[in-house]
Amino acid sequence: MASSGLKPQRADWQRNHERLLAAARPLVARDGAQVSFEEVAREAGVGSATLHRHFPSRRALLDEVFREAAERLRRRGDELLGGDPGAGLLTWLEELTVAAVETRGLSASLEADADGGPSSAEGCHGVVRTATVHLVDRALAAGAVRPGISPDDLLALVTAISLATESDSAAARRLLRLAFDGVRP
Amino acid sequence: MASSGLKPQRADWQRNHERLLAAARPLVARDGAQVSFEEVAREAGVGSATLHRHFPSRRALLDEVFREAAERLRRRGDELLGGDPGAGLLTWLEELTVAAVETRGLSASLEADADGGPSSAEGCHGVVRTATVHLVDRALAAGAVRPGISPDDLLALVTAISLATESDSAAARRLLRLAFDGVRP
DNA sequence: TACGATATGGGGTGGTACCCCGTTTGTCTA
DNA sequence: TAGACAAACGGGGTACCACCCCATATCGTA
Repeated sequence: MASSGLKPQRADWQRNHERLLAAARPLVARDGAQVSFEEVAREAGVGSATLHRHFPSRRALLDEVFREAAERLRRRGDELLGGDPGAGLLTWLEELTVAAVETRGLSASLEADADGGPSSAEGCHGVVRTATVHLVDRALAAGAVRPGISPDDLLALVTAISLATESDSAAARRLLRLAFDGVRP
Repeated sequence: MASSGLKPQRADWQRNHERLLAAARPLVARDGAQVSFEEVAREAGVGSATLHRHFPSRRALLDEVFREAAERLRRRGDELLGGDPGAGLLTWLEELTVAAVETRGLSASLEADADGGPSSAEGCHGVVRTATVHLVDRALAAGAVRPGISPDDLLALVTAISLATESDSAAARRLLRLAFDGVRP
């Protein structure tokens, strides 16, 4: 769905879609992933059924709300592909963590879909996963990280940390570094 | 509160308290930390106001539901204080993670109180934290872990992992080992 | 302009948390 | 043992929430 463009939606559909997103953005910023659908619809001046029709799941709404943030992260990932492989990966994971912690609700959007299926390449998770895969591959090739390190595990670790430390970016950074450097001397 | 015994509660209070816990246990096992208070009260054959009076917060209910599990973990921690410091700490963190992942809702109870205050030594977090502190201290003294490692950070990492991987203990184990061994070669 | 597909939204259903306050019950004392 | 009083109870109220049905309105086009 979304903007994949096969079905050119009616003008009022697009108008409402944008109204809904515009209403959702500040509310998500305030309430995070638990934002009330009813309130978003109310704020947008739209029936709640319409909101549910446009965004059949909470995930779908969050994915669109954070589309720009995900796009920005993806570009940053591209940039980091130019420098040192090891440092680049660390920087990437750290910036990802900080972004997730500082942007209420983003962490939830970065989580892998619970129902196993390969998450859409459009959603935040898909976009960020792709960038992570590239950076990890390069770091592996350069021998900058232990062999066997999996991009999905790293991503899972980052989302775990940012979900658990939402709004405390110092703690998130500390935990990430702890995980990166390991526990043994 | 609870069993600290300063206020000998009335007989019907104790009866209802046990009924509530008995009703809560299977429901928490089924629904985890999001268990419905209304359903617990209904199942216990008690008014919902009574449930709220006995357990003023979700946290308070979960803490009592998992009291025995926390106690078991604490004893296991004591055992591990007898063996190798480094291996003991690793074993402890791993068993803690697995227990949290396999026991729906336990992860939530292990989280540090959001509102900063020192969490009660009675609750799951307090009990488990104490055991963790001892094991980390010993491992630090033996030089089995990097200096600077903090028990609270380790515990936060474990709860982050188990919250994010609830019900997938293989993934949880993998993430924990990843964090333990670090990312660099 | 008329028509059919597309989209809307009021309002219903059934669920939740949390709390007020009139009523019951347990306990302790006389 | 009876009575008094604090302690505990619980029905029902308020205020939310997600999600969906279906009669109505709007859009794009033939």
